[in-house]
Amino acid sequence: MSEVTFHNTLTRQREPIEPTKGKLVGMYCCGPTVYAQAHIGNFRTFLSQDVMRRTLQVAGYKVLHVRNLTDVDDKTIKRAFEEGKALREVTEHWTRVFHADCERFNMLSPQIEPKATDHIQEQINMIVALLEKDHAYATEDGSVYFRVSSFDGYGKLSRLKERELTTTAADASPNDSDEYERDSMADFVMWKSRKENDGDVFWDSPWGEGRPGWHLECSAMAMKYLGNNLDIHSGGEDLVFPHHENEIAQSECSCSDHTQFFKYWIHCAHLLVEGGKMSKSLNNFYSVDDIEAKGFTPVALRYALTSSAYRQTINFTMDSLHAAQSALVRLKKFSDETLSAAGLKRAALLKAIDKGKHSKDSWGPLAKAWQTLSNDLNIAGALGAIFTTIKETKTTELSAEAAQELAIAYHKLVYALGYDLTQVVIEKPKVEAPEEIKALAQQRWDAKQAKDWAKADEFRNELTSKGWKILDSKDGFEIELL
RNA sequence: GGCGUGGUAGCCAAGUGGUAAGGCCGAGCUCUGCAAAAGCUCUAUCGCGGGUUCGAUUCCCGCCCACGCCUCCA
Repeated sequence: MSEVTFHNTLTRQREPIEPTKGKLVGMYCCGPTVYAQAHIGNFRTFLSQDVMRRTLQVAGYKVLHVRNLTDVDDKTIKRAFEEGKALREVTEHWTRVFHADCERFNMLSPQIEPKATDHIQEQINMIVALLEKDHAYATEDGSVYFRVSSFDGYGKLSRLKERELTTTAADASPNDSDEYERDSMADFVMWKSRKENDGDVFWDSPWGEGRPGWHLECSAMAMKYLGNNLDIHSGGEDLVFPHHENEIAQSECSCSDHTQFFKYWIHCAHLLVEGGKMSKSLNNFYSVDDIEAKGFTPVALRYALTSSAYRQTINFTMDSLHAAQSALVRLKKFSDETLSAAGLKRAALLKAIDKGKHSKDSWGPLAKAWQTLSNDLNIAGALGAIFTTIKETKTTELSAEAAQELAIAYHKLVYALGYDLTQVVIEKPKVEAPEEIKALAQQRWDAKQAKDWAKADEFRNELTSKGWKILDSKDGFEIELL
């Protein structure tokens, strides 16, 4: 098993991953809120987590991946109300869309994908435990808050002591009933009492009807499914505070022994679009569909979203998609070359890698690429090393043994990076040319055979002006759309 | 105000105390009658000013610039 390191937000250091138990890594990712199609910014994070998981697998670990679905919150309720539909109907629709998008991106599915609404009882149980230990208090309207001052560790992730309250308190709206009953502005809500605009979205609880607060679901579900494997917890950088800070507070206080709630906290930076923040008003709020409509494949988008450091803000541009597309063609070609030199089939090889069959095989000339990738997921560096190897390797001159080693090592990297190379089109799709064009092309060919270059060029120009191009080969020609 | 990140070639982007990977684009060459494809080659002294050092883009200090979080947000 080779070493994999990640930057841990908790310690601000790059650390080798050492699972709590054996070689099973528990990995919890904060998933989507299913009220609309996820945008490319969401996917930048989910894709980074996918590469994280794949890299761990290639390194020889087993990964138990849990990613929740937030299917009750202000936004989902609002959406359901606007559409006059049941909450569940809305969230189930967007969940299906999310899954379809994930598949297009060639993302591995989490083994467990729990929904907030399926774990109301677990969340209530946590609140009960926290109330008993005086880490929480109920207010008169039937809401329950976490008492931040009761937890010394509060702020250890985000490095904020208690929140800077002087400014925020002044800004806080006194009319917001969620706010004014709190003992301290720093306290956060775990149970929200039922409000008028919640419609029929509420559950019974010891404090009356209401619904869980946002931070609680992740705590409850992570503890339920990964209680013994609290290794990696990951999400977007915006979640460091307050979401993850609050998760830690609730979770650690709810355990009798204050068990550490996850060892490794990994956060992905956001992305900019064409230099600016993504926003609906700027019309740069893209989904996978939008990018595909512009003629790019999901794998090109995947490449563009993951080819630089995950902890670094990236600027997503159409240029980066073009670059991705070209780079992928080279990766695909080399994949084809190594496979044919080794006499292996891509699908079968990737499947074997997925099952961990080649985890001990040697990296050969790609050792540097792997070492770079497994060092805090330096994808850009790994790609650099891969392209260098591609440039330096003549697959036709390899021995059968070396070809096999190379093909396996190369595809382990392809697997870790998660590129679905079958989506990469090397040859333009053939389009049947109309008779008129075919005739012109034939005339050009005849002129060429007669070595009447001037005439041949005339025909070529005419074809070009009509939007077609001719590709000559030794003993024939092909017609393609320009 | 508090916490944090970054400034490397036309664009994107790794990395290192000893004069800088890679990708895209562009240019040139080879090959083709031409073209396409392919292959080869070429393009930076690392924001600015100091300091430490035999030597810094890489360490330290100051400055400038850009950006993020502190409120729902991947």
